Amino acid sequence: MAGAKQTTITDVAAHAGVSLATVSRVMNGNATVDPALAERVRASAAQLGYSANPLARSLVLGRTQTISVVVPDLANPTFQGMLRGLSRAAVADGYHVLIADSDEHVDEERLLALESRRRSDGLILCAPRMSDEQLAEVVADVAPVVLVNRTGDAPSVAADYRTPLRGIIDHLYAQGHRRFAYLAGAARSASSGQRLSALEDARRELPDCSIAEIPAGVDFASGAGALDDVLTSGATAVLAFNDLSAMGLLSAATERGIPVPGRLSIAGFDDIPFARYTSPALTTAAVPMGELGARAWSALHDLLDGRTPEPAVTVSPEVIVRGSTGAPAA
Amino acid sequence: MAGAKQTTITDVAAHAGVSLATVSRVMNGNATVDPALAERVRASAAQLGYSANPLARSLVLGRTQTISVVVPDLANPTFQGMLRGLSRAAVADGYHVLIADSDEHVDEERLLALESRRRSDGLILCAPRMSDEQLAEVVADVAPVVLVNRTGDAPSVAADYRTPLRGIIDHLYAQGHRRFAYLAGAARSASSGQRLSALEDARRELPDCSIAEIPAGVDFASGAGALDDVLTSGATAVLAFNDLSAMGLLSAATERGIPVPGRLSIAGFDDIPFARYTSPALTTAAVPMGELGARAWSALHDLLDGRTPEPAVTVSPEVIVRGSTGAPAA
DNA sequence: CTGTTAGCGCCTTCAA
DNA sequence: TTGAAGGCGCTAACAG
Repeated sequence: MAGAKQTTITDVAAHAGVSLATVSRVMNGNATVDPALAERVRASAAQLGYSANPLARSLVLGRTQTISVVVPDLANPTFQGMLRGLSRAAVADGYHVLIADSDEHVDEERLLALESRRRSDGLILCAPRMSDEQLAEVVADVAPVVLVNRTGDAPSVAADYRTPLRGIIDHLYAQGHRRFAYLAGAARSASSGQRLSALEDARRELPDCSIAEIPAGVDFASGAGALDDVLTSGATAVLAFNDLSAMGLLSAATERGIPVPGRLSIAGFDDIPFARYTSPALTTAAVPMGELGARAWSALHDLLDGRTPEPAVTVSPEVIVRGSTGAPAA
Repeated sequence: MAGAKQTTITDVAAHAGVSLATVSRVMNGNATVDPALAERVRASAAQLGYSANPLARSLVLGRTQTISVVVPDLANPTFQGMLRGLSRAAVADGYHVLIADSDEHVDEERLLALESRRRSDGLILCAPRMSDEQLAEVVADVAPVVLVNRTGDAPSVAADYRTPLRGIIDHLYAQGHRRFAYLAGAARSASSGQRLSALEDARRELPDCSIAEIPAGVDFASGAGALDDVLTSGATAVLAFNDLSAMGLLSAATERGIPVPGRLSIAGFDDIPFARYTSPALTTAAVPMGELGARAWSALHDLLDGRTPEPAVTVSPEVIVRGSTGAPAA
């Protein structure tokens, strides 16, 4: 039982002895209604606990005050941070948030996006693994839409993975490191390309150093599993694809009695909440996911209000130097 | 620009040369429509890329196929796990999920719940800090509603914090520990009461052991800060309020050169994703938040379909023994 | 089996 | 300044 039936605008009109139109005007702060009447309507509304049915409003106004967000995996801390920043920003502007977790099923992402979109005014899409062709198609169907961490035919908000990786390299270089190893992660992602680009730049601009690329994965286990290859490479400093992978490597190294950073410096990427709690704490680049989410909302908000957002917003991760990196052994 | 205007049922009716009602019937698989006609309608619908406007359907059907979830903090891993389990279960049943992050503002929780509820068919409420009186009031206003991790005048789904804590104690007791320390966390929460109850039981049933209660907090820093008190207490085994606190203590102990578990056994609670990656890995109780979320949806689904759910579902965390606990020093 | 009609609850011209 | 009336897009009686 959902309790008593919701009071409608008709009830309020009857109670206040006016027409529906008048109640509607008062409730919307609209136009000029006789102050006395308005007050009477407000009193009736308050007394009856009335507030307009958002569904009916949405139907007639053609706008839901809701946006939807499609993410590949709600369990991924990256998206959580974004979702939180996004949610708070949207709520502050009076919007509601519909979420859709695609559970990494790329083939369902399209349908999910379409369905969510129809129940809302706009969409924020995180679909790192969707093909470019499919993305283009979806984007056209769900506009207005904002893309997160990838570009396409819509405004996008992304983190810069290149500059901070280069920053980490420079930091390590300044400490004396010349032989690096890069633990490669998901190859197909856009952020991966940016990382590789940073490596290229570094190779060009720091000709006296070498950077070996070691295929690994994006999780703890792959980081740990890469230890042998790292040691074989002769590297003194490791650039992990992300914090998870860095932590795996760090853990494996510690277990093997390899001093970090004494024998091996390790840097991660992302600054997930636990990066600061490893021993030693992890040097990394802090990707401001909350800000990224808020920026994504801001861009979508612009779109919804007929403004033109920046076509491509970039947020810049900050390099956080902690204990897992230091000078190489002499 | 949102592209071309959505096609409506009227367009399809015109295209197929039938009435709106017929299109509606076909789209809903409803009743008996001449197969040939039905096929023609379906063809038109497909050709025009038509699908019914969910808003209009919601208005006339009085149901949105959407539920809302109110959580105090999206950044909290606990709620993330729940949200994920919930979201996937609800999506599997054809429902959409509206989220509302109250940002720990207890005073806004009520309004948030009310607003979200009006845009959906039911509510799942996680409001651990709301007062009982306020909860009772809100519950009445937003029914159908399911409560998470607290009881009230509505079906509830909660984790059992008592049995597994006792399980951890028994495990440690069996290994020879007799002097325990409990790192107390948030006192006001329901789960805290359950933990204390487990301690009482243990004291009664294991009269040869002592359990000191040490006020701490719920985060890493408070765990680390409790080290001195723990050492002073003479305890050989520590029951931390949660994993964060346990990890803080573990980290501080390691830094101080105190062997874990050699000199001190440490157990956490929750089994957050990183618990397995500490050195040594953390013994803890795995709270199945995903399952909890799925159960919450199941209860709400029952309510929505007119069935009567179990009034109070309990999910049981499993004790996970890892390296941070072991026999006490002789 | 199909079409016509009346709303769902609200906002917004259009008259008065 | 206020009320009456139409319609947002759809579903569900009610006739035919």
